[in-house]
Amino acid sequence: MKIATFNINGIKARLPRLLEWLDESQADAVCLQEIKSMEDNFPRLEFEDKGWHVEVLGQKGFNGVALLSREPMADVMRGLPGNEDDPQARYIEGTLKGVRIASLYLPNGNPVPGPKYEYKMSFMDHLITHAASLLKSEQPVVIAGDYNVIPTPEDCHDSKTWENDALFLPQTREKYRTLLYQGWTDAIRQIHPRGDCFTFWDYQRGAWQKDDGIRIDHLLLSPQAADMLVDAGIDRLQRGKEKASDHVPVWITLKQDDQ
DNA sequence: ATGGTCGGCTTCCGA
Repeated sequence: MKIATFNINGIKARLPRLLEWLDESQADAVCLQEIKSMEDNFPRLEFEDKGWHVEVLGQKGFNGVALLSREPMADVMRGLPGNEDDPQARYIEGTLKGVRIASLYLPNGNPVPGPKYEYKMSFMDHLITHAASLLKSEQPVVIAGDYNVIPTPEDCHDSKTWENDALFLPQTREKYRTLLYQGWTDAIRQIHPRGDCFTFWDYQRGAWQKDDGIRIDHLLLSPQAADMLVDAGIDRLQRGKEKASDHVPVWITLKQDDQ
């Protein structure tokens, strides 16, 4: 089974590019972030016509997450459990073939200090609490998405640039490590322990041309999912295309009994 | 040292 995550930065602007990539990717499930659309305005038919099942948690103009899958998702939950009153659409979770799959759009948190960073820290606390309960289920779980966390200095082109940024502050990385230390496996680093694995390049300052990127899109695997991990990769060529998102797709393949 | 670029029910705000 192939599972991908892709921050598309606007479903309307990205539709042709996304449909093209979905055809190539052969994924079974795709976690989308920053659809920037209400559920009613999500172009559901464009996906259903190609055989995708669609689950959306939308918001007007900002944020918004979705799950696409070749088979219907079971037990879909919208919003981060324990934080359902959050008006920002940042989390959706469902089950496909025995694997619990979440699409996460963690808050950016800039500028620091300020209410946006406090919101990020609080959101991470809620995520840590929910992640602990997911681990207790002892099922294969994949929490995939834009974490807005640069985990280590090796995950950016130049850490000096990021030292005062909400994505790289010590407190941010400490909370992310709290999550990891519960027992989650970072799929990309499991398969590619060293080297640049960037997933985002800013639209500004010629970041793509200079390969001035960061790794902020992650797939965290529960131990039961990590046992199934076969491969992981980053479709970085997507960043060089016309009308590209500033993020690229990140994917894993999991070995299942019937494969 | 500054400004640069995208997307969105746009003339600012968020990233």
